[in-house]
Amino acid sequence: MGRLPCCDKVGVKKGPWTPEEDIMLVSYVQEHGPGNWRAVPTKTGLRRCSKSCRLRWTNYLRPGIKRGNFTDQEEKTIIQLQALFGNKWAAIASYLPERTDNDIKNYWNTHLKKKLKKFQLDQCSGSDDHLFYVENGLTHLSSSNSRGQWERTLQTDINMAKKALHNALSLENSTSPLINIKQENPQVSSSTYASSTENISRLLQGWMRSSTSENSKTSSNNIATTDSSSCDGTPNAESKGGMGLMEAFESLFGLESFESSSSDEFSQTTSPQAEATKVEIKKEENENVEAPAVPLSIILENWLLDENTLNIQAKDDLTTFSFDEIAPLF
DNA sequence: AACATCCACAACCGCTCTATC
DNA sequence: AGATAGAGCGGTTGTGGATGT
Repeated sequence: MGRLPCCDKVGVKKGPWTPEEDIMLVSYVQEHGPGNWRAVPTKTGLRRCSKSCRLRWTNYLRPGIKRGNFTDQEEKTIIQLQALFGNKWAAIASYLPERTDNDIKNYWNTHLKKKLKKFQLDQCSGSDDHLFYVENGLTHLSSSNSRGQWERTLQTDINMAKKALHNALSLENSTSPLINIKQENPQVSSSTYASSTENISRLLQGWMRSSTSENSKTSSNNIATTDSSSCDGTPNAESKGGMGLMEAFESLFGLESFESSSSDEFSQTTSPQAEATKVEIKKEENENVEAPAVPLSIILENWLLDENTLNIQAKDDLTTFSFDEIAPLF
C-alpha cells in the first residue's frame, strides 16, 4: 500500500527558497502559528510541499536560530557530544539551542570530519597536532587496541563529555536567545537572526511580542510539537537530552540498563536509587569483583551528572569496574 | 577571461515513530 | 487494530560561490 505523499508532486516547486516565499511562510506562521503544515501551501499559495515548508521554518526561519561561523566553544561541544552520542544530531542540537540539527550535521560533515581524518593521519606520523585533538575531544578516535589504552580513552572521553554537558547546560541557562529576549529585553534584539533574513526577522519580532501573551496557548502547543529544540529556546533537556544520554551510554556500552531508571530519576543528582545502586555495587565488589550488579551506564550517569557529591565515589566505582564484564560487547 | 574543480550549505528524500480517528 | 497525518531524524544531493588552472 505505502504512504501517500505529503503533497501533490505535480507543480510543486523545489530548490532554494526566495525571500518572497519566506515572507509568505512567515506571515502564515505569524497568523496561525507553526503547525498544520499540510494546509500551508493551499492557504498561502506557496507552491511548496508541506514538508518543505516545515523544514524551511524549522531550519531557517524559526526564531532563535543563530547562523554564521561556529565558535570554538560550540565546536568543542559538538565534538564532545558527537563522541558521546554518535550521529544523533537532534540530540546534539538539543544542547546547542541556537543551532539546528541540520546545521550541526553539515558542520560536522564539512569541517569536523576533515579534522578527524587529519587527526588519524597525524597520529600515524606522530604530529604535535595530537594535543589539539585531545583537547578538542577526538581522543575517542584513537585506534588503541589494548585494554589499558581503551580505559584511558574512556576516562578522557567521559571527562570531556562531562565538561560538554556542563557547558551545554550553562549555555541553556545563559544564552538561550528567546529566554533572554523575554526576560531581559522586551524590545527584542535581531542579533540572533540570519542576516540574510533580517527583513523577515522584523516580522517575527512583532509576532513574538504579540504572541507571548496572546498566542501563548496555541504557540506553546504548536511549538512543542514543531521541533526537538522548542521555539522558545528551551530545549526539552530533561526528556530529550536525558534520553539522548541514555541512548548514548547504551550505544557506548551496549547495555540495556535504563529500564528501571526513569527520566525523573535521571535528572536527579542523588536519587535514593542511585545511592542504593552505589551501595549495591560496593557490596557486589566485595562479594564478587567480576560481576557488578549495576550496569556501568548507571555509574557513568550518576558520575556525569553529579559534580559534587558522587564524583569521587563514582570514579572509584568506574575505576574498579571490571572490564571483563563488557569486553565481549566490543 | 574561461573553464574546471572544490567546498559549504540549503534542501530534499525516505524511513520511522507517535497521535488520532 | 488498522489507517492516516504530522512530525522527527539522519543520510544524501543539488546548487551557487570561491578558488585554482
